[in-house]
Amino acid sequence: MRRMPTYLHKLRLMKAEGKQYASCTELANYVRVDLIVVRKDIAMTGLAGHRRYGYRIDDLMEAIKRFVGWDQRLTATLIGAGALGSALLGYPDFQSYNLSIETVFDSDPLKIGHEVHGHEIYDINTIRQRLQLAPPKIGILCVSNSAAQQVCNQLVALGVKCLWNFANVCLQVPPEVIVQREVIAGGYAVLAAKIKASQENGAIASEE
Amino acid sequence: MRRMPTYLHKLRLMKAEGKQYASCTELANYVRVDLIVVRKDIAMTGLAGHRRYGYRIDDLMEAIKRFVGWDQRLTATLIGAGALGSALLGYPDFQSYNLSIETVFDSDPLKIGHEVHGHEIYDINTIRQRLQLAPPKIGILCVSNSAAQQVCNQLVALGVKCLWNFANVCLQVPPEVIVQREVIAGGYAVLAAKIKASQENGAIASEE
DNA sequence: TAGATTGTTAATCGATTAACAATC
DNA sequence: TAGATTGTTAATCGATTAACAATC
Repeated sequence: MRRMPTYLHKLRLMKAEGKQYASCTELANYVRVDLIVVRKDIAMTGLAGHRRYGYRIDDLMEAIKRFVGWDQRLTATLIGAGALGSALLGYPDFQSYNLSIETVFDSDPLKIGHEVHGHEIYDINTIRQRLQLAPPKIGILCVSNSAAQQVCNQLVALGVKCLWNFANVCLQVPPEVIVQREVIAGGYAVLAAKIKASQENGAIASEE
Repeated sequence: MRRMPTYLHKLRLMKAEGKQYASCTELANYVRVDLIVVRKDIAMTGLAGHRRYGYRIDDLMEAIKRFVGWDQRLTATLIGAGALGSALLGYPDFQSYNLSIETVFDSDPLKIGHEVHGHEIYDINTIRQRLQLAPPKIGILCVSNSAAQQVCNQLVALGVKCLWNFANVCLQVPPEVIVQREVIAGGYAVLAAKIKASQENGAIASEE
């Protein structure tokens, strides 16, 4: 599942080069993964390819988007316009993933009223008034660890059912709420473990 | 592996509360994962617990750090002091993970010479001169997609053998170089797929 | 003894890998 | 025909889950 966006990314590059067809081999070489993995991943989307030519790039992009759930538009609010929040607001690909960040909130008076990447930053205290009539599908939390649970509670009270949490805490939520937690340190743990393994085994093939 | 940092995080919280022992049950409740998963994960570290009391928090933290490879200090240089790079520089936990970001480079004249979270930003053109005698273990790439491969080549030429790549490209590197790629969109793909699945299951449930 | 906990072994499941068939 | 590619089936492996034993 986590490989899908990378295929999509490569397919966009290939399309920009004017290509019409993509083969598993090309994708595999780029992603640095075994040929067979790509074939299996594509098979999961249910798309049929053309032997000898590969897959039509447009069809494959559509199929991947459908499989991942990016064919439906999702609305979001982003809480916390610090460095990480700003980085997300500047991320150019969300649009093509059909994610629309419609509002941005922060508690810092120095930030409120200013714009970041075209998004005006609202006062967190106005969140209820602004969102209660039409709560967004997703809440993106880029706040401090200490504020995360409280902000989470506010969002859940407003009817937000999906959270994308970048704070380093495990949010306690009702069972029907979906939480996707991003752990920066998780990637570093994987890297450190790879380094340790390579020291012990000498050179080994890189693995996830 | 990716769960380990979260356990560590909870253990730190518990230690701050003055506790000495932690049980799998407590960790499982916090991480929202099955009891048995935690037990297996801890078993991987090789630490023996105390029946009825659980694990000594200090011992468990040590064991996890050793298992993940965070018992050895790793040096790093960070390239690209944009929003994402700044967010990483402000991340307070790297110190406790034994990751030491020693230098920061950027190409933007407006940033060079300034400080971010106590790190002076150097001109990317001086990287060779500054790092060639003692290259860091890890290069952290927070640059644009278009610059990533070129910066990567520079780092590899300097002898950097491990890369933590936040740019949305697959770096082409010699086989002995370890790359850990972070894909922001990957987390969003997982979230979107969860949402899609819940809608389908919800529809099935409501038909009954 | 009862209860809470870790420890261990076996079963299950899903993802990965391998081998080969089909086809343009 | 030869070669490149997708498609399919089986084997393998590792992670997860389940069940129960041991022990304080």
